[in-house]
Amino acid sequence: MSSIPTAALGQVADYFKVLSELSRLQVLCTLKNGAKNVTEIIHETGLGQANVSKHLKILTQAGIIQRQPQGVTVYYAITDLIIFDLCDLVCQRLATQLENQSQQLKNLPITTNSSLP
Amino acid sequence: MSSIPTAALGQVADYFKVLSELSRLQVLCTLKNGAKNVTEIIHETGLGQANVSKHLKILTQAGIIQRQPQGVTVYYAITDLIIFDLCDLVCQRLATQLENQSQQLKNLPITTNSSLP
DNA sequence: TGACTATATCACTATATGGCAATATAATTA
DNA sequence: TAATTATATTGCCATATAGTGATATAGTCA
Repeated sequence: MSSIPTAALGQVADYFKVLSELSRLQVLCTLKNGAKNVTEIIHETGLGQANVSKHLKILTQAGIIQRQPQGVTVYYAITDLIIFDLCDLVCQRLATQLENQSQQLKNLPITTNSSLP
Repeated sequence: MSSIPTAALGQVADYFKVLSELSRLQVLCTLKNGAKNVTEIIHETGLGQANVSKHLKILTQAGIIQRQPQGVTVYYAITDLIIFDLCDLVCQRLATQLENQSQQLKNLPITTNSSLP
């Protein structure tokens, strides 16, 4: 992020865009503990078949997962392990944010409303 | 990312969505070396005024930047330093991806097209 | 070959949103 | 107060895309 040219920044934005959909994150969570075929992913996520297929294509094109055909079925596996680091960072971030908010709630001077006229 | 409930996953997706726009990343880059007011951000990014104002609001609501009014002008500063870690991870990721691609190009058996009939 | 299953693609709708022009609001100065 | 500057907001349009149903494609087995 230190003086990145605009073109490269665009690629970073595109990468984040792939990860910015709940359905795709659900698919990735499904694959966290190993490769799964499309039918399994459909059942575990509860998403529609066409929908899952579309998301798998997007994730594959982004290089985040890998397509592994085995006969009639097609397995997908995560190839890009940094997504776990990314998600962990964001989760950690959201957690501290929630903590701060609850702290602020605790510090609200409700009993001593000295700011009122 | 280890067995995150769907609701929390949605927040992660939302966070990535904020970072998935080139214009917003440009704004963040502008703020990397310290707080700037809106006019400065407009000039440095080349974006429209209403547009920048809208993006600043989104980034503020996401808790990534902070609003600091000073008289007529309003300064914005980055409060959420993890975005640099996130972007660095993605950049690093994209770099290795490019490297792999160029390696694959080098290894293409162009002269010995043995797969042709 | 024909039936069946698994996956991919197409066509379509509904929704979200980036960008822009115009307007509103607020602080400053004359 | 009027004029000016800085920022925010609103309304609108164009575009992108998630989701869905229908269809296409491909592998498998009888």
